[in-house]
Amino acid sequence: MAKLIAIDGNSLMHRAFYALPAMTNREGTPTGAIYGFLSMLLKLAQQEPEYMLVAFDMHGPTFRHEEYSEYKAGRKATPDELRTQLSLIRDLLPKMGITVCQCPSYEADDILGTFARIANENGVDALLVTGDRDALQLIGEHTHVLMTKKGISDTIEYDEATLMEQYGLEPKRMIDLKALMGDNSDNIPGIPGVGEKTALKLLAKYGTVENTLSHAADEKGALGQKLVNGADSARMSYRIGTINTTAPVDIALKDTHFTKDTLCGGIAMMRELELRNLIDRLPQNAASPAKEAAAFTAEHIAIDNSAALAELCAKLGGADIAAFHIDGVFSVSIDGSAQYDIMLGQTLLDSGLSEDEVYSALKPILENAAIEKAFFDSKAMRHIAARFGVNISNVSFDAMIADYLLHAIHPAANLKTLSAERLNSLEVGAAALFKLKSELIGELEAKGLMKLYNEIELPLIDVLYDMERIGFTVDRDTLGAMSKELNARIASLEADIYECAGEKFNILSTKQLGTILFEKLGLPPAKKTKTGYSTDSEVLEGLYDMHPIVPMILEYKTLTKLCSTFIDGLLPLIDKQGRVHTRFNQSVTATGRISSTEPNLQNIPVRTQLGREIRKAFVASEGRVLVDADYSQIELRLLAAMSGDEGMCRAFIEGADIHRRTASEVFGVPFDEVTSEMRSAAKAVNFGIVYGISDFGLARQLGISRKEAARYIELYFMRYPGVHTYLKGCVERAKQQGAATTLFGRRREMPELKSSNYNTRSFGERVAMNMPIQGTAADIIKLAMVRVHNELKARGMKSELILQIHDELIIDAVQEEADAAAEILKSCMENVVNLKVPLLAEVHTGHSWFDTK
DNA sequence: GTTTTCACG
DNA sequence: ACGTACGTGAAAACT
Repeated sequence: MAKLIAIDGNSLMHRAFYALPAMTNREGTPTGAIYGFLSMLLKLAQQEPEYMLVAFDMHGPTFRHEEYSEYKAGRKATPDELRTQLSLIRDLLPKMGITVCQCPSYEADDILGTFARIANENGVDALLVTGDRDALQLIGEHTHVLMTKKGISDTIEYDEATLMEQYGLEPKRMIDLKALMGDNSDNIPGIPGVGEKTALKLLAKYGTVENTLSHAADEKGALGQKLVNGADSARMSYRIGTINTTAPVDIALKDTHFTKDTLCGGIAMMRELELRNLIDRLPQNAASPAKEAAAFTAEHIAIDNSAALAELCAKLGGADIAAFHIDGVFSVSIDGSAQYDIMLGQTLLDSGLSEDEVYSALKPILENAAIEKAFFDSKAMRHIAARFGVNISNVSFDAMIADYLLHAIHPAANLKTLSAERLNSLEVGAAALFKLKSELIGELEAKGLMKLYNEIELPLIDVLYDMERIGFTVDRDTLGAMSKELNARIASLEADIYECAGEKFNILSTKQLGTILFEKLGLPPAKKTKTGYSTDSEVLEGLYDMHPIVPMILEYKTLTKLCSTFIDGLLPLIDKQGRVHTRFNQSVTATGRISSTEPNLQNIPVRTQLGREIRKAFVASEGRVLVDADYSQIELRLLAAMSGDEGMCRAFIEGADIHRRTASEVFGVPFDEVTSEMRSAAKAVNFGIVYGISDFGLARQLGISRKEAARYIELYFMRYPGVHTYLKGCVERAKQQGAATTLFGRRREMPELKSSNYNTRSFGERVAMNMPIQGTAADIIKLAMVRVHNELKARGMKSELILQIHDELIIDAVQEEADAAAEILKSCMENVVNLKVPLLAEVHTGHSWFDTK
């Protein structure tokens, strides 16, 4: 039997709004309720109903009966954040092919009731989804109600039997129940003094409200009197509690026809709302052929025997370009219209093929440098192919990277998302990739990003792939010895802390630690988080001398962090050859930097003596030496060069200590009379400038008043007027272009700048100042990496680049090549670009990473 | 799954 | 009056 799912939009949006934490996109548009509502809707869509409908109340006076508007007035006003989302969801649903129904002067549950009736009359089952118990009166043989219990995901489906079980009543009698007991939230009076228990008892005895009222005289004492006095109120409550099933809806059942294929029509708007998680969850049914709403579908050809595989390889051999993708199936395309699908897993084995055979057959194609290849995340694909002895060459297109350059603030996580967004298609596979190529390249060209793409990002993939494959040698014994030492100290600290506190507790629990420090020991709480007391190191530093427990806690936190993250976290990631293979992510940061995961090798301790010890475990491989080069103050040099500020450029050209120089300028003292306090304050200002300065942030950093901080900034801008002009220009240009850009043209879209929210907008302004600098530094070191990699290869050297830490590169160098490697690093890094100020790279060599400082 | 904290540039 | 420094990832606690 066909099925209609009818959703009470208002009720579910309300539920979602209050159940979920406040969410917004970058522009500050609230999205939490939309997210919750759509999660629920997508779950319902999995039932694949033939019909679906979302009903909304309408603005303005609404009445079910004449008394209605009266009680309606008693309801709380809808918050603005919810009102905004209600209007957005009403726009979004039709785009997804879901019918929205509103009916002047009728409530959403009247529409539900009306459609349930219409559906049943046409031999269609109805499932009504709501959080409003009123709807239970609509239950029938072919009408069920899915009620949200707590939040929105926790639901219970009611039919006649479950209702009888829970209330002992037939559906229609739910109206009687409400008429007797009333409903506070709806302002329905019922009979004053009669609650749920009494009401159920009366209905069990008399069946209906009317019959109860006519037997009022039979009820002794207070209850009988209440029934007499409340009779009118009960009759009115009955009328307004009755859902109208004959609302004058102007939509026919067939208009609510539902298919999963049209859901992707809402993707553009979902992307704007930054509901990427939901886009990923849209159902895909690649198996179903024609989809009207989909702009693009591929012809799927199954490759399920070795003859077909051989035939495919023959076709590929003559191609100029081919696209490949793995997502459950291994798909191949050479023209974007036909897609060859090789099922993986058991299906492949059932067809008498194996993965080994597939890769062996494709090896001559994948390794053929004359054939261009297209992928989504080619680096991951190269690792997979490598397991089968295949070394993929000539990757000419990577959709993930292309999309990242176009949308660094929310890059697509997978091909499915990208395909949905770009092609309005649910196709996932190599054919979509083919289509995406022309789309994305076209946009890269239009935005002037081709040079960045071709000369930096694409070649960098190969460099990163090699770095990941090679890995960094980590000495287990060094880590093991440290772990033993640290754990002994941790145990001793732990005992002392418990004794000092007079009880055992979890020191790492912010909540428990807060209770001990600020309640039991009576120390003054310096700041709080949204859930309670803050106990971060900044707070603890402030309490350092106030109680002997505080220094111990600080040390305990430091040591446990070191152990859990950098020793225990690292050990299991060391492979049989004694190496760790980090993954460099080339498409996560909004500024253009790369990031490192599993393990993150970009945050190995260095700032403290103890932490730095960890670096003794990071060593050169057998017979080699580490060559480490880092840019000296690259971001400040870029600030000088890009702003063209004369004073600052001169400082760098003369090779002066820039922080001391700044201190001298800002504090108005001779260069030689700058104290260390003045220098470090100036250093903080310099950093602040790069971050997009604010007096508040600087004041916090330096522990001075906001007024003083503002004065420093003012003086700074007076001494470096070019910097001031430049930073203002950055914000100006970003506002005008809707994006911040680097020297190499990398863009970061900046919707924040249009926000009406002051905080969001201010954040955007700081980002507009920071991104061009941080991003240009990222562009520069990426280009340097490509040059270093090429130079090592060109010279036939065995030494290999193994790590990048934003402004630092490390080569695992063969002993005899160490000097050459150092020279290559220095010259490549320093000569990437020609700027108004020189770039300086400092090179150090050593057996361990610890030794290269 | 989110929050807090802390490691890095 | 507002209320924060820019960019990341991992672990542990909490819900």
